[in-house]
Amino acid sequence: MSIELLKHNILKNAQLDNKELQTFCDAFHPKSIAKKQYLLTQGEICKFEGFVTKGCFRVFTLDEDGKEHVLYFATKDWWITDIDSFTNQKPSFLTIQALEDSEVLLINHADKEHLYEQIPQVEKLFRVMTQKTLVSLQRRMIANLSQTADDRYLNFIEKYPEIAQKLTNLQLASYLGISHEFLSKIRSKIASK
Amino acid sequence: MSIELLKHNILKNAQLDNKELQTFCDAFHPKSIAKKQYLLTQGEICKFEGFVTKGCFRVFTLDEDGKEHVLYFATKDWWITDIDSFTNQKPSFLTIQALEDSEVLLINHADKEHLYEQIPQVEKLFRVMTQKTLVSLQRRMIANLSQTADDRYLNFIEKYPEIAQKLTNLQLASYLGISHEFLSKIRSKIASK
DNA sequence: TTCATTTATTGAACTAGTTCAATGTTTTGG
DNA sequence: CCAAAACATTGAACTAGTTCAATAAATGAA
Repeated sequence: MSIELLKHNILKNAQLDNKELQTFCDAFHPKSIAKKQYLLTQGEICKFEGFVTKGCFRVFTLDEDGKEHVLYFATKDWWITDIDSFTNQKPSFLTIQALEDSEVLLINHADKEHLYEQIPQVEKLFRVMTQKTLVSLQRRMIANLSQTADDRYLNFIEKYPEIAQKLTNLQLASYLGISHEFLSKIRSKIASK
Repeated sequence: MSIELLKHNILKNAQLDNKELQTFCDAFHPKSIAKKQYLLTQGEICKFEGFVTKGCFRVFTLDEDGKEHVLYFATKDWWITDIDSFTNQKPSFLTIQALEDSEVLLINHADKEHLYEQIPQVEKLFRVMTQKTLVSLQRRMIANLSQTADDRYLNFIEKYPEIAQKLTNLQLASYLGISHEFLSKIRSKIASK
């Protein structure tokens, strides 16, 4: 069941006892989002932090030219939010859309603040989670500075094969930072080897 | 004095009372690093988290081709470490070098863990700091996906004018993800307008 | 099942950025 | 203060990636 997935995820990063774990999980509410629907749209204040239990999301932003740039994809067992918008309750920079029929567990701002006070370990939990996210983004940043589009594509499909197969060329290209036509050319070049 | 700078920096992100603030600051030790010297080299286990009180550092990594890629520059009032190496006490991916004669306040791993236990607010402090770092890296990631090198250069010198003037073309180019020759061409193009 | 819409592929012309090499300029250490 | 080294500039030839347009293939709603 989906709460079990959340419990398991939490225990990777902090030690909560059974009672704390229960209190933590009780603060979350399930929500279903149909394919193509939005969980958050740019400019709106982000009212949740979410844990994906089914499906897949893309987290992206629109630039001044109306082009979409994907920050990350989130599938089962990933967290999604616009941290800046959520923690500071200010308009979001990011949009979050379901790529297929999906389910999430959501916590709101007041309840999360309450958890921080109630269970000291929760502070640590989110510190550690945020650190891990930062480390992987640092790695991705450097990969983007140092690698060619071919390499980044190959790394992505190797690292996230199950996500890769859910994505259109357009979506993946906008994560890799290239045009979808060029991604198509990379694919046919690789296929012909 | 440099401890005052640290206190001021901390109070931006958490509420510690005077006694806690003193305990916190007492865990740090000053260190001077001469220009071009290393505070951390790739492969080594990072034994510190540092707060810059004077000078400037570059935090970079070497790729397989021996090319350097700058993750960030840190000047007065910035924090430096390889989080992954420091928190998990494993070999570092990053190298940290002084760009000029510099001074830092350092805390070691055991003392930081001790602070987390002694002062609950410290957990929050580092959670908030890490979140802010993550948000700005997310923005930079998207800027790198969506903007041209000219734009990124102009944004950098606008956002960090005092850092920009300390850097060589090589150093700045490796942060922007372009060759130093191309940066030189961007500069002369802009100057001629 | 069909028609409309979205997505993928491919080629041709283009542009942003690289690489290499030559030359000039600045910085540094002894 | 000088020599050596590091850094910056510029041009020419190149390559990675874009843009536009045409066509094909897949998907979705009625």
